[in-house]
Amino acid sequence: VRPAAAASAHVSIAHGYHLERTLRSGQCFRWVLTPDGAQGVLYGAAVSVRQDRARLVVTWQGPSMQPARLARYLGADQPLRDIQRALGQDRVLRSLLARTSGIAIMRQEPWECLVSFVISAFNNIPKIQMSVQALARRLGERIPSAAAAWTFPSPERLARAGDAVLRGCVLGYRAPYVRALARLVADGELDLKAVATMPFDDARRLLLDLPGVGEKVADCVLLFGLGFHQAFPVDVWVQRAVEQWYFNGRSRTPRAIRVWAHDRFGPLAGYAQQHLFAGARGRLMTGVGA
DNA sequence: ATCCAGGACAAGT
DNA sequence: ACTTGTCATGGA
Repeated sequence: VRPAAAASAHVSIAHGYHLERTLRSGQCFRWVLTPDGAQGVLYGAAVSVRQDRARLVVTWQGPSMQPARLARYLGADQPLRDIQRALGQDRVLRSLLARTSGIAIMRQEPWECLVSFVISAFNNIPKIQMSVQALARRLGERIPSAAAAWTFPSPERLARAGDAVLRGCVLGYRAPYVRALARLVADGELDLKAVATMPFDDARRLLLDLPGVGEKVADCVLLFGLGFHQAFPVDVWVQRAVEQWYFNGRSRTPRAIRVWAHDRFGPLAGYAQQHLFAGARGRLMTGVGA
């Protein structure tokens, strides 16, 4: 086994971007933080990346990759400075930003993003990570000469996977959802790339018709995989945070909170959600690898 | 052992 | 539309 030639590059990024905060903000499940950076897989390549001020130092193995593609994937191509200046008009977000500034919205591969968040339903983060990693390891393709990296399995591979394999990925009752989604994509009945080009409301309605996809999961896919930054996923943490910090502790339905956020934050609602989520989770998310 | 986890879904108000 | 009970599984 001879080591593969690893290509490397420097990627300039938006001012204020914070790689580590972005990767442990809960929007992805397969990146691993290392003492001086992070490792992940995207578009068939195993990538090792660390941040050096206003640039990323990147090494990858597998298919060559345009620096701009990595920057877009990591959300490092967005005008974070302007976005956070706008969000800072809000008193709650302004106080949170001291600890959360630099969190960007990633643009992950839509298929992995969809499956990951279907798995996330009524689940805990360590087990979500376990399941997604298990799917890659059992059904994905090994990236040549990378230390230990697999692509996320294609819809075709997932559609053909047996019950025993999926059971080994501890998907639980979500396994039928994942298989149904895989068949839809493999059969050409669902084109996620096309969904990304639709108007927001149409894209959201389409996702809501998919098995295992409710409002929260749909909003996560829209936000983290399809580039719709106005999406505002309301999970239990965001719901509690909004009720406590904006509604004086009075309870609101998730739908009411989503409508409120759309009205208050508009096209930046997704960014607001990330800061509220990070603020609500607090110290729970500050550990390396957690 | 018992409870919880970035909800979805179906059934009952 | 909002509320309730159920769902598989590993970890705390």
